Amino acid sequence: MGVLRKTKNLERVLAVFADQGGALTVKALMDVMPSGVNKTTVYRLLERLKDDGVLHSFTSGDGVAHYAKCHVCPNSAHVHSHPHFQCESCKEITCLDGEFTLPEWKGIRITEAQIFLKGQCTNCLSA
Amino acid sequence: MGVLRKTKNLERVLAVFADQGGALTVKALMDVMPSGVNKTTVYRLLERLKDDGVLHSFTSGDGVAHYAKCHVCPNSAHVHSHPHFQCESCKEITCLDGEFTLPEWKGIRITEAQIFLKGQCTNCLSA
DNA sequence: AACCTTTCTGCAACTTGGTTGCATTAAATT
DNA sequence: AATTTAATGCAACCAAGTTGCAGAAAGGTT
Repeated sequence: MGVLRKTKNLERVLAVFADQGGALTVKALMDVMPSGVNKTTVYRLLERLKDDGVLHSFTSGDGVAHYAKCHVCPNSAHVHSHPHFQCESCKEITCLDGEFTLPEWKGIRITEAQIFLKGQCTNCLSA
Repeated sequence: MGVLRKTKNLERVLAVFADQGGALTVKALMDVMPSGVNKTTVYRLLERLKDDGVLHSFTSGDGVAHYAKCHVCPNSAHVHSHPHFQCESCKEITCLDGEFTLPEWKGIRITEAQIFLKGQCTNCLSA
């Protein structure tokens, strides 16, 4: 796979994620994109960028996929088990860095963790 | 709300969860139920049982809802932020008990945690 | 530039998980 | 048995996401 051709749509998607720290749903992304762009195309672009390591994806509590540029992981070695955090006031979703040591459970071996946290972000707490 | 009438379907659902430790999707539940039971009915029964504190629900990594009888929490005070664990071999999903202390992040306040873990369960590890 | 190849795009149709409105059926109460 | 109210089934719907295919656009080659 990999990003092969620099198309208009690809550049637009990259531009959106460039000046956007948080995570976006496909719907949110489409609202920002020029009207007329097909949703299938957007889904495929995101998939492509994910394969390429530019974006990563995760699902929020209700199961909707979110995409974000990962500022936490080095470009080469993505560790996408980092927690994601949604502010319940402003709804913004961000990636949290910081190591996360899971407790041990006897008898089982854990290989992957999907962690989705909710609460209040800095901005909304001080507002 | 609350469970008001002891109907055939309600008893069947309860029976399924009674001798079943793990969590079930609606689809899995319907496969076990006698054919002819409507999916809307099942969804409503599950919702009813959830309101009643008999079951709790959570979504797996891919966003599909799962329902389980909670053996962990006392009947009265459900704390549904406990982790859920899926064995990648046998696919069974269980609730994990045990306290879970999240790290602190500066500036934000965390009020809810959805944690979905994957790995190998006891049975599959020893097999 | 024209040409060719391969990828990208858009459309329409479809799938899956879940919800809603409404008329009918069946508990529970008297 | 009659009444009341909740539960059920149906059909239609919705949102997120996927698939197959034909046409458009990149990028390389001459």
